[in-house]
Amino acid sequence: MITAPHEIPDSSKSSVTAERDSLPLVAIVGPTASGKSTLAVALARKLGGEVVACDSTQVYSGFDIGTAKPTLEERGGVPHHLLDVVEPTFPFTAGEYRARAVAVLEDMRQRSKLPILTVGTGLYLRGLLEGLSDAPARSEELRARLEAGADAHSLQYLHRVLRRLDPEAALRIGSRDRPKMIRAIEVCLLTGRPLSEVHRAGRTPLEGYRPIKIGLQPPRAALYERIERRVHTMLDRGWLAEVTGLVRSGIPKNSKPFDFIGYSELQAHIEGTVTLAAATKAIAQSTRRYAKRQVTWFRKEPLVHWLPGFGDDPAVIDAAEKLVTGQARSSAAA
RNA sequence: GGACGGGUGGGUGAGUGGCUAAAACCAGCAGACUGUAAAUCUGCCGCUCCUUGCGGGCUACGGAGGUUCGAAUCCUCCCCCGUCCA
Repeated sequence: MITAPHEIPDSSKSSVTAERDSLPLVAIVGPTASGKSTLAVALARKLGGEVVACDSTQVYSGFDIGTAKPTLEERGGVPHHLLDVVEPTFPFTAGEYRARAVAVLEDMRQRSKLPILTVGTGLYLRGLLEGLSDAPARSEELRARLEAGADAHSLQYLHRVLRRLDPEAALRIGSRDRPKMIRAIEVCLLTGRPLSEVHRAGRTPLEGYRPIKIGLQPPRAALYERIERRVHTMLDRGWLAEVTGLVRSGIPKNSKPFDFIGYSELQAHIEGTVTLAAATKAIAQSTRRYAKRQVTWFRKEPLVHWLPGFGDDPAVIDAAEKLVTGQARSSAAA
């Protein structure tokens, strides 16, 4: 029951591609703990929508409390997609996300539901909306060799290799940025072309949707306070027991989700290397830094309607609803 | 009352006469980032001025004096803090 795709008076006039069949797609962006889930559920209930998580950590099953997955209660009866879709050992990526999200969106289109994305991972949203270059997926074998090479030599070695394969990318990527160098080399070797060239070839944006991006922008100090409080709430909800259970369940220690914020700190505490108080402090700390990076990323996201507050603020919910239904003042920031 | 140890920039903490606005780390701020992105990397981080330069001025290492061409660094007194002895 999607409301007719009214003309949203935003400044995205540039999207001349406002085809007749383009449907609204709401994307709520904002730092962790800014209340994206609450806002998403509120909008979904008012507008006949369903929530689609756009978060690199919430796709993992079993890792619930620390990834701030909304509880059943918090979901308020609204269907949520792309939560718990893979096992902890699965190497999830931006490309993987795009494929799955496209499928979910298609399904919702069939059922005439308004998709509402809760975006914690900016890269995933960009990958979905703007597309990813036509580059090959990661190759574990190749990476293993590159990693070994880097370990045997040095980061400088990786950078030299990259400079030979793709001087342009070598200029752009810091000589100490191991993951990015590895990916660049990987693409060069797998495609036989420089990564820069692959990127220049363009990407395929998502067609048939008219994104309405809503940004939550609570004051920094208030956000940091919430983060602090939320860490304690998560612990009260049994986060430590969750981690203990995950460790005991035999999931390999090197599985990706064990490196997520909080999970590594709590593991350290379980192993006895740090006190719970110290771990708690460290978790709040890295969450703050994470929030900061998200803010930096989202700041340059184009065409976001920024709302100055938390997603559980009635005034914010109201403003967001108006934005989606098209009765809002045009306050889009480019 | 006595004996030591110590007081350094938002925090921890190096520095024992010039190369020191003062290491390093943390916090903070800003930025980059197309397949690990809750990752990874980069810059700034006393105040101020401009011609934005490895530029100028000012302030700064508990306080006040002093020695010295020059002091966070040496001396004197004072104030705090910690440990120990009475």
